[in-house]
Amino acid sequence: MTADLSTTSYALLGLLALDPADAPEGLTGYELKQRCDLTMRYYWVSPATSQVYTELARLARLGLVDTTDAPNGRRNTRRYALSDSGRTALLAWLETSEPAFPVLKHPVALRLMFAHMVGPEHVQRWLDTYIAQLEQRTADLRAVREMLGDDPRLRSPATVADWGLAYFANESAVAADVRERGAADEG
Amino acid sequence: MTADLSTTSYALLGLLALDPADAPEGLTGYELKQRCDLTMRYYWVSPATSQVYTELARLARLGLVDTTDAPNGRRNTRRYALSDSGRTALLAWLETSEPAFPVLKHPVALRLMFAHMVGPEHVQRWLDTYIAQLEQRTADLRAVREMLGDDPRLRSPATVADWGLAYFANESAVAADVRERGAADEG
DNA sequence: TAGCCAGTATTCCAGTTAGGAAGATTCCGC
DNA sequence: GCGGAATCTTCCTAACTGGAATACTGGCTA
Repeated sequence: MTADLSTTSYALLGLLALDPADAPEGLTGYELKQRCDLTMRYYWVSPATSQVYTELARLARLGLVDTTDAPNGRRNTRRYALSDSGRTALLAWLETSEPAFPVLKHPVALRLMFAHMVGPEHVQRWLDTYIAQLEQRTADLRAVREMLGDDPRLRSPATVADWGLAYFANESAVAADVRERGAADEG
Repeated sequence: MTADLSTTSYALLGLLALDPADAPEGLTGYELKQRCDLTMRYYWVSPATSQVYTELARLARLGLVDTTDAPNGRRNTRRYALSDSGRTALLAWLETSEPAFPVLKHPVALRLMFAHMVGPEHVQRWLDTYIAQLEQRTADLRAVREMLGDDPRLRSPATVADWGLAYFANESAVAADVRERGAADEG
């Protein structure tokens, strides 16, 4: 019945499902992109702005989102809200399909494959960069996690945030370990 | 001087750099794709066959790989080997550029965001699926790791494999924990 | 010993995704 | 009422995916 959508499509559908209460008219593509950048980026590629609009147009064409045009001065602002069939499609996806295995693009691990080709100082630099980036991301995600608090209605996103923090912590530990062992080889 | 290449281009260049000894003529696109599927997929998207060939054509055009054509029956088989300027470009990339932060596409975490929309049995199912997939991947990667052994020449790939195993172990632990806490909520 | 199937090797295509640039407009502080 | 930040959308190009199509080799078996 419903055409097969990409996971990113369902992700956007899901984001629209998360706040119907405070936004009855739905969200603009711009706002949706901001939501993606705020939370989704920790466990999914935050789609490019152009892709957000492309997906929304597709979802509207399929009747999975309702659109409302509101004149905004001389210009038109279009809001997208989850439709009934959109909610049905989202639920069907959650209930009947199996999650695929995660895909990782890990530039540090990739470079590490070729570590023997360059001096150890470069490997140390890669790891230092990565560890610093991890600290920044951890701080950002911790802020998100604290925003979510103990509210039982936000338990699902909170669980995901905790998962992300555990992932970052593990990456930090492994990176630090590899760095140390590399340094030890020099001694 | 050298045009900017995608990370995937450098990954292929790196794979070609890994075994020049036993393959002086280089590898075919098909063999390269197999190498990707065997090891690269644990920390990078294994590129589609069509992309492997597209990239190799680009690298050949840029002079970063040398090609050798060998007639194979009525047809031609082309082998690709790292050229001197290819090696230089790879080293320059490793030595002068910083690794970007990893990108993750985690379908389980994505679904978990919407856990409250469906019955807990579905969440259990997602996590069970994921835990089973992790076991399979862990076994596969462990086999790769054992193939690499203690050989000091293979220390770099071995480190990456260990990193992957630590990542899988952490994911398994977190998934099991989330699963248990979800089940506890039912009690 | 012909037939078949698995494996090797490459190309083509249509569609999706990524990333960036460019634009038009509104909002807000000064 | 000016200027810059924020809002909102579109367009373009390149990268990438997945699948199908094509062609040949070699081994097994009936």
